[in-house]
Amino acid sequence: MSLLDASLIADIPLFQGVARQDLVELLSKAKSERYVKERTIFNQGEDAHSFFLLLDGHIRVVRITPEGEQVIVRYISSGELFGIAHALGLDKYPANAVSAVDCVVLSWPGAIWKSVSEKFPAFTANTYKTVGARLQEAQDKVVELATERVEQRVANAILKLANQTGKKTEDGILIDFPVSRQDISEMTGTTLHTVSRLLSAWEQEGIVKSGRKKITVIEGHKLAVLAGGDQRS
Amino acid sequence: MSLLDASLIADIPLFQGVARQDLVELLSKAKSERYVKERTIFNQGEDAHSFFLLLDGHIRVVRITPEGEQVIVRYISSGELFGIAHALGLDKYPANAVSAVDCVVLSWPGAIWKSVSEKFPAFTANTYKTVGARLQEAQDKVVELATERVEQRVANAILKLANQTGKKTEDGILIDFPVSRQDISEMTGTTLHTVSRLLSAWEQEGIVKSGRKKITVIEGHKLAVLAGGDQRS
DNA sequence: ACCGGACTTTGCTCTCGCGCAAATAGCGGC
DNA sequence: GCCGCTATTTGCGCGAGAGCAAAGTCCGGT
Repeated sequence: MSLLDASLIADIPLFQGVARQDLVELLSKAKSERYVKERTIFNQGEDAHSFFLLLDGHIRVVRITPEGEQVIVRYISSGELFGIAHALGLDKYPANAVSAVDCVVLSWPGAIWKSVSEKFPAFTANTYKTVGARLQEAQDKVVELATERVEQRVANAILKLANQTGKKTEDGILIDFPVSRQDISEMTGTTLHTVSRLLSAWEQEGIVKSGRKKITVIEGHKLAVLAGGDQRS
Repeated sequence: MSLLDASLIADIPLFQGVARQDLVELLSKAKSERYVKERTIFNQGEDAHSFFLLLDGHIRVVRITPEGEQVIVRYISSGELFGIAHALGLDKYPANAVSAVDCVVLSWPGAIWKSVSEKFPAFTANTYKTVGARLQEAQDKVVELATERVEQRVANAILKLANQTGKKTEDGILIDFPVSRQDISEMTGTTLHTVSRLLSAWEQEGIVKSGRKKITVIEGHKLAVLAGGDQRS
């Protein structure tokens, strides 16, 4: 892709340890794509035709149950891989990917995963590190869902979003893409009603400030207390 | 390991595609160990000194929360890898591993992971396939915990155990290692009381038969319906 | 500026499943 | 075979949070 400048993206942790010329070659095999917000990049169950690197924006990865309920598995931030079914030995995407905002994405044909992974070991190693980290995260989430109550889970989800993608404003830390109450509920296994009630209560106490698809964390430490060992008697 | 006969374990899916002589070399670097039941193989947070292959028995992988609650992440059956922190880019074990019954285990020093993974690509590929499958599983569990109710989750957990390790008896399919009500509750994010109540009810209906640390599935199809319908048996 | 749809708030009710407690039963060790 | 420990069962009450419903609010489009 002549439009891509390797020096702009060499800093991505994913390319740590990858030689500059390997990086150039890797990028030459990729295609750059733009998605306006709320566009589907791929669907669960679909043939895994490509794997992706998010260059700019935020992407929501969603699983849909047979009953039609949605669960948000994670948000992808820029610099992260997604849709790497091939690296996991899958031939179908296990989830949907949807742009939460306008996005720029690099895509490689899935068919070249094998040759790429053989040719660029540093890249491959970083990829598997990512996979390892995600396995960790997923298991953390299992533990959280199995042991913590809704209030803690919601507090934790908001904290994570704020840490992952927070932007400083004069009010506090703003999650810099649109997140609805429903989204939060789909991240935490609850309902939008409960999330709304919690946010209202927290706003009363000055812990957060929230609006339509917008959440600002004012007192992160108080949220952290709610997320962690909140002992009630 | 002169005691190990490569031909006995060449059939393990993990070694699919690995040349016989590579397999022999791989095994020569491993150490065989025995654990009587309820022995700790490694602990969460401990330095990842080794990675393991279970040759015989069943192993419980458990995470412990800061509050001391336990969550059973998975059971390992014979032929499966575990403790592969190194392959995930971790330097500490993220969970405990405990033998559920008497076990035979192969262990490799963690330090050789890198060289092994470079030298035996087929083995490495299979390992990462395993990791991918586990990521899948973990995310399935997240979805399950987030959307299904306790009865479905418990039914599903028991079905999975029966499929994974079930032994045919005249009564039905017996889970062939000791599982307590508490264990089931720690797999499903509920309490031993609720599990006990469910098993009692199911026993009334002739769906299962259970005793002390013992569960026999009699009518798998009925359990599958309770679990939510999309389960194979 | 207005309209309509999407998002949010909030009240009320109801129930699933947890927490506590006490009784019972089965297994292993001596 | 007996004892003690551990696992299991079961009753009861309660509370977190889901489900339902209706009102309110904000935003984008024409």
